[in-house]
Amino acid sequence: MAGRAAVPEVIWARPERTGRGPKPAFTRADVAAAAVRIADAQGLDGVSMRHVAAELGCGTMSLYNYVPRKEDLYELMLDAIGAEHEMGEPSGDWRADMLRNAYETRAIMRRHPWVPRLMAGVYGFSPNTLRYLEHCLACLEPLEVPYSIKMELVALLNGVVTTYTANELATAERTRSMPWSEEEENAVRIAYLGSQVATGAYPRVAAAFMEASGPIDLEAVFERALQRVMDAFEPRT
Amino acid sequence: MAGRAAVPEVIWARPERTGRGPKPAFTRADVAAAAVRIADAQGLDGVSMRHVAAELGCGTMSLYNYVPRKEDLYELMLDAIGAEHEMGEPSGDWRADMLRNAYETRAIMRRHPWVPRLMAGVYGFSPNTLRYLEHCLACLEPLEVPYSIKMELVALLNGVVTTYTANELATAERTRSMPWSEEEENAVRIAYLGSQVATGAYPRVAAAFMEASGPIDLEAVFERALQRVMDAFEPRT
DNA sequence: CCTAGTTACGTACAGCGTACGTAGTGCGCT
DNA sequence: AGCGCACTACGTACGCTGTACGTAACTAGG
Repeated sequence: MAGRAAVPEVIWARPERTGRGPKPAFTRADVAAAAVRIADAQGLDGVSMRHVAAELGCGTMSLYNYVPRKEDLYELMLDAIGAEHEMGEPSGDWRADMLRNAYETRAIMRRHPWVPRLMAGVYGFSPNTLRYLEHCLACLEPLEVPYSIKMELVALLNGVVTTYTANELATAERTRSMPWSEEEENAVRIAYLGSQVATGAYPRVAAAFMEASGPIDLEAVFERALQRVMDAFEPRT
Repeated sequence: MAGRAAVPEVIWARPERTGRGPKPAFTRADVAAAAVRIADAQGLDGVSMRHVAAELGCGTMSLYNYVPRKEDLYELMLDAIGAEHEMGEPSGDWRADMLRNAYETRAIMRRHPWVPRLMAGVYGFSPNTLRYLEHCLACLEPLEVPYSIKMELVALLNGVVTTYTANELATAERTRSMPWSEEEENAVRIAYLGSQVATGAYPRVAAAFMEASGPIDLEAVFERALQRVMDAFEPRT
């Protein structure tokens, strides 16, 4: 592979090993794991080709033998994350199973707060993404609607999980490289919000904040959203 | 403003002009507009401090008088986009109004394909975001549920719009800097998907693709998702 | 009026992705 | 068997990034 390809390429379609030449020092999984380790420890901005190479213990440019562009490294990372889904045998209760899947996805994202930011830029199926989709369809076997509708349900649920968890994690991931804490930043933002609401320019927003007595139960909000989406797909009795 | 602040700061809380010193050559809106113009024309990666400064016709470092960090430039851009919502008088039919809002949001994102990627990393309310939230609550006036539930509905609808449109736009925004077209890349990805499905390892995914006769009607899928979410919030009769 | 706070901006630096060239290795083919 | 080529490894170098810092010009408040 002398130069970079002038034609689109999916990294998963490229064989990991062709047989010719000295055998690679690492597997694709090694590379992905190293990148994930760095992202977990230092945030997504710590994932540079140089750092990942150093983590693996090889020269920077050697990385390009495994990954043609940095973007493909991102795809490797997302796929590695996808392997963390448990995907056990479906129970026969599709709502329970999908709820479990959603909570698991959220747990994975909390373990790897950089995932939402990565998902916004990358599109396409990877091996583990496909496995997860297959698993979801297996869980939805008892639901008697066409596959097209099942796909829409999976997409909708994943979308809800992603946006909810992304909002929860955005500040955490961002303040990582800042000299202040997540709590300090949130306090400042809430203070601004309060000052704006106090101007009276947003009466209904103000009323909404008045109505909320204590702190919001994010857990309950999350689960309610999922249940509502699933309600909408329950076949009419 | 000698050095950078060691304490969190919301750009909207910082006054645009304090009165002392020579008056700035541009307004905050000028800066935002220049950045948006570049992002529209060259993609989000074209938005560098140097390019934006050049677009404005000033030195690079002068930009830092208007925007303490690049991230704040992003917030300016998102706020500028928020101003494109029409926010007319609510009709009294909350479903029609919210549907209209959703379609408008999608239209805005299509006009500015970099918006989804930016939304993944930035959190917090800006003046126009607040205006939009207030507008949504105004549209939801006829819906007789507590404000907390209305907020959840707004969040859920916005989430759906964002994830659906993001998926639609991800490839477009990414292939912008590539030597190949969006169609070519999609073809390669679909070819890979087909080859994987053909292995038989994903029987249900295969069945789902078999079932789909023609190309998917993305428009119908989008609208169905919105309707379903709104269904779930309709008070039980 | 003076001076402190602001705008403007050139220079400089560390870090980034990656193009390119070279050296060494070992499988596949003749 | 052995030639040749595809592959691995990696150092160097280039253009680009965000932004810290220093300096000069300017203007409103005391």
